[in-house]
Amino acid sequence: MKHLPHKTIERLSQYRRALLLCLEKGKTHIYSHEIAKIQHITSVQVRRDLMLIGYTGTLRKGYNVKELIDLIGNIIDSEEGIKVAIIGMGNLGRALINYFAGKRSKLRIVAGFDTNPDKIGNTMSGVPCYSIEQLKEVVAAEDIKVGIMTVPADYAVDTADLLVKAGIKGILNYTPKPVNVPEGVYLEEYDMITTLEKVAFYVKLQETD
Amino acid sequence: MKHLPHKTIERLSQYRRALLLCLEKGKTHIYSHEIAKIQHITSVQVRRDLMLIGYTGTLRKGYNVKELIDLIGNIIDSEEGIKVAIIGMGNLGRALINYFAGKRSKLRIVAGFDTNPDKIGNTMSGVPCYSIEQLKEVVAAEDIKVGIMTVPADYAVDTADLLVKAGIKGILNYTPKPVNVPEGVYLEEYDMITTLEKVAFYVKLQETD
DNA sequence: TTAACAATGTTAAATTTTTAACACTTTTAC
DNA sequence: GTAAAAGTGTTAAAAATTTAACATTGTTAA
Ligand SMILES: NC(=O)c1ccc[n+]([C@@H]2O[C@H](COP(=O)([O-])OP(=O)(O)OC[C@H]3O[C@@H](n4cnc5c(N)ncnc54)[C@H](O)[C@@H]3O)[C@@H](O)[C@H]2O)c1
Ligand SMILES: NC(=O)c1ccc[n+]([C@@H]2O[C@H](COP(=O)([O-])OP(=O)(O)OC[C@H]3O[C@@H](n4cnc5c(N)ncnc54)[C@H](O)[C@@H]3O)[C@@H](O)[C@H]2O)c1
Repeated sequence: MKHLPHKTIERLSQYRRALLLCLEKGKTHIYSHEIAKIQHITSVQVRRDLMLIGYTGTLRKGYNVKELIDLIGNIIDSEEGIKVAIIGMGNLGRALINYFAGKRSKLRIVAGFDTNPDKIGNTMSGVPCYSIEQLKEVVAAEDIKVGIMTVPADYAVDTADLLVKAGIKGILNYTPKPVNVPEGVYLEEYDMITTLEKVAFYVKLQETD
Repeated sequence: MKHLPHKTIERLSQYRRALLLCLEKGKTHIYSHEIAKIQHITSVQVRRDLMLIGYTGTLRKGYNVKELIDLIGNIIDSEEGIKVAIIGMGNLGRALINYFAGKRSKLRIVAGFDTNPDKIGNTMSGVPCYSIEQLKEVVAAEDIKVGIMTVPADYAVDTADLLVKAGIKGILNYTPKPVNVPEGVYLEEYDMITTLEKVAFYVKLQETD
């Protein structure tokens, strides 16, 4: 398999999530148009993505849910799993940890970091909270590859630097402050305000025409 | 101005956020390559976006920060502002409300809704929490246009239906369960897991080549 | 049995988005 | 005073992404 488009990677992750729900409901097969409906895209898009990963369904019966879940896993997961840390155990950090707790996945949040002495030493939904001072040490010891940043915006840049120095390979930045990382570290940033402003814009647009 | 590309809308929102920070620092002018650096894109991209909205900077001095902020506001904001509600005042809902509190913006979170009697009647960072039973009534009374869904996943579909029935025009769904809305309601969905799995995928990819 | 149907898989076209190329204009340096 | 440098603005090209078109093939039903 060659390079999968970025967008396809995102959709594969989403397909899998939808498929897992279907599996729970006891569904064994699914059509491309059913997946499409769930994801608000077209069935052609789905078939094209599956073509790219070389999966072929059964004519007239659709795709085997279990097989497809496994195949997507082979593609996007790392075999050994990837360990994740959360930096900043506040409201958002807590929301993310809760959300993950209980999910069986190749991605595991294994550590949290904070500067607040009241939080350091506790665990939250099974995730231990360390001092930010211990970052490098714990990242190395646990072989943590990915860091999720949920610190106050003013600490975003410094925190990113710390993560890079600690040897983290991927950063997901939820603060509204863009940060910089060197070559070799994959960075993804998300700010809710952008999304909300986009929704508001299209609501306005819809009203004025 | 004709149709602005979706991606441009997103970037304009991001530019503005970056520009507001620059303004705070007392910067009056900014070059396209400076904006580009912050947003991890190219300066051509920035200039092209600004061309699309018809803004022209000063040769050799770059763009006037204040003017540009205002212009972006004229394009993406609604004049009267847009009111927003949060459905589900849990960890994530609280994080979002805190995040918004204090931000002066055309987008205002004016109401929260929950089913938990302990929460109903309280306020959180100045946002009153109503019973979900009152949704339709409050949405109508306040003229709320956008709803942010942060309820447990199992209630996502029902909540979306309630929002639509209440007359909401835009929904931002933060639960991991995709929902459906009729024509005329703008829907945006975001799931952290997709983003995290994407980061993990590219980390893995980088390691294997 | 055979025609109509309903699904997949794939190639080609269309659209959207990004990047490159370059003309133009101040400012700076000598 | 002139050449070089460093910006912007715009058109054209390239790349990425989505959509359309359609060939193919089991399945169903008359
Ligand atoms: N992307 C989004 O959609 C979104 C939504 C809400 C909030 N946010 C952002 O996420 C961040 C966290 O928001 P929150 O509501 O959880 O804030 P919070 O104040 O509840 O939590 C921040 C936590 O970080 C800790 N902290 C402070 N400095 C630190 C440091 N240097 N290193 C490690 N930990 C440190 C604090 O002790 C606290 O526990 C903020 O930047 C906020 O703007 C983003
Ligand atoms: N998109 C993301 O990145 C992300 C991250 C974390 C959590 N989540 C999702 O966000 C949602 C909320 O997460 P959380 O950690 O805040 O959960 P939570 O349990 O802390 O909060 C849920 C809140 O919704 C309320 N509620 C329950 N049923 C309701 C109903 N029918 N109507 C209105 N309110 C109702 C509960 O009383 C509670 O206050 C979950 O679906 C979770 O999976 C998404």
